[in-house]
This record gives sequence, C-alpha cells and structure tokens, in this order.
Amino acid sequence: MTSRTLLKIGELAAQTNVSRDTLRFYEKHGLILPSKRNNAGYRLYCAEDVHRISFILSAKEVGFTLNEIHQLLDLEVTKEQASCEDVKQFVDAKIEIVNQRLAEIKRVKRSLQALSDACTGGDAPATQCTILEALGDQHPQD
Amino acid sequence: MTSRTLLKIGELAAQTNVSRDTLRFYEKHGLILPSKRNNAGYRLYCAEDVHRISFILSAKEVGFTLNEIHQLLDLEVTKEQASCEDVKQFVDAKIEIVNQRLAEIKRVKRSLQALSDACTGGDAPATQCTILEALGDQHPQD
DNA sequence: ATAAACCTTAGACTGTAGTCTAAGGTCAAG
DNA sequence: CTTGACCTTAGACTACAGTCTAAGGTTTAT
Repeated sequence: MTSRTLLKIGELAAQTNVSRDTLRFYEKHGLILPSKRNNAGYRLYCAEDVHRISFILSAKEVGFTLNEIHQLLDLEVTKEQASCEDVKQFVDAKIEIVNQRLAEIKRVKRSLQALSDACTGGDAPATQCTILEALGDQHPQD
Repeated sequence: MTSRTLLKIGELAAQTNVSRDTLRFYEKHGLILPSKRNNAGYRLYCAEDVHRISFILSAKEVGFTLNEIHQLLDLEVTKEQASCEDVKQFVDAKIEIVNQRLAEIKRVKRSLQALSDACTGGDAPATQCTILEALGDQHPQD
C-alpha cells in the first residue's frame, strides 16, 4: 500500500455527501483539485479534501457564493508570498458580512420563536398567528 | 386625501430597496399582493407591505427559498381557522433549520476569525495563512 | 399639449448551482 | 471473458431568482 488512502471520486462523494457531478463541477470552478490521477485517468483525492469539501459546504450555508468561497480557499496560495495584511483585510471584510448575516438570522429566529410561542396554547384558534404580527412586536428599532 | 398613504410600486421599491421588477416577480409568486389597484391599473400598496418585504429579505438571507417564505407568510391565512398545532409544528421545524444554520455560520465565523488572528502579525509573511488550517484547529468534534 | 417620469403587460434573457445524458474506458468477481 | 460497478468527457437540461426589453397607457409639471 504505497498510496496512503487516496480516495476515488465516488468515495469522496460518499464521505462528504455531495454528488460526483458536484465534485467535478467544483473542480471546474477551481474549488478543488484532486492530488493526482491514476493511469486510467481517475481522480484521486487525499484525506484533507474531505475537510475542504466540508468547508465549502459550510461557507455555502453562510451564503457565500462559490466564487467567494474560491477566493477564501485561494488565500492559501498567497501564503509565504506577500504580507498578510491583504489577506487580513479580505477576511475581516468577510467576517463583517458573516456578522450581518448572523444578526439577520437571529432576527428571523426571534420572530419565528414569537410565532411559535403564540401558538403554544394548543387547540385554541389563536387570534394572531402570523409572522408579520410576530415580527411586528419585534422590529422596533429598524 | 382619502387614501391613507397608499404606495405606488416605485415608492415601495424605493422604501424597501428592491426593484419594481422584483416586486412584480414576488407578486407573481404569491409573496405579496397590493391592497388594490387604481383606475389606471397601478398597484397600490399599504404601509405594512414595507414590513412584509422586509421580512422576505430577512428570510431570504437566512437561506429560505421564496417558496418557503411564501409558506411562512401564508400561515396568516390559517389564522382563526384551524388549531394552531399545525402552524406550530411547521414553524418549529423552520426554527430547527435556523438553529442549524446558526451553528454553521458560527463555525465559519470562528475559522475566519482564527485566520484573521493568525495574520495579526502585520507585514511578516505568515507561515500558515489558510482557512483550511485555521479550520483544522477548529473542527475536532465533527 | 407635450415631455418626463411613472405605470402596465408579456416574454426573453442572465447568472448561479447544479443535475442528467450519452458514449465510452477500467477494474474486480464469478 | 463477460457482467456490473465504477470511472472519463462534453454538452444539454433544470430550478431559482431575478433582470431587461418592447410596446404601450397615465400623470404631473411647464
């Protein structure tokens, strides 16, 4: 066993829960590159690629586009090559976005929660079961 | 002034920062319906529609599709008509999704933060400026 | 009364993120 | 030595969420 656990595309797909097609699609868009190919041309991925895909999925849920994720992942290329200031600025801007997203998601969660709470009564027909009304109690400072 | 501040589409667009086209698009998909039309066929919106659009935008940022948002907004239709249990179950399921999204976004934020912190040094060429390495310190319990 | 700024519709077009198909090569098991 | 499960490519197709265009009607200001 000379190759320490290189994964074929189907195996990486199984471990990350994305389709083979999607992995090829990500490759086409520069998000991931298999470590090597075997003689038959099969893609061979290393174990860390599982984390790479996992990061892509997380970042996607945050609302970053594949293009933005590409940039984030590409920061590793800049490594040892330029001062870190550019990287830091870029990343800090992304953190800003994440913080905004976080605030927004909390806002929606609170209004969903208010709606759910208003419904706690059980089988009584609630008089004000709407998100907008729940939200109304809830966005005093715009 | 008989109509208490009814908004034409361009006015609603200006107040909510979405385009007229998008407002018509949302209408076509059942997300919003103008209170009435004037003689010329112009859409006339009421003041609360600003909040409706604002909710749609928030929910979109959370990652809900327009279809899901439609369902959330439609919960008001169910009002006074059935026991609130169905509504509550539906909303609680959405809250579950929001919580997951929240966890995911925090995870990404932590790794971006770790990356930014690693870059704090200034102009020194950082030795490990990659998200994946930052993430590596960071997802011990998968 | 006419120009600019607004509104209407239907339908074509765009970008993002896949997903599927066709036509074929590879590998392990029986 | 063939069957089935895997892999390859290129390219067509899809869903979602707009965005834009064309052709025309309305309103407001001069």
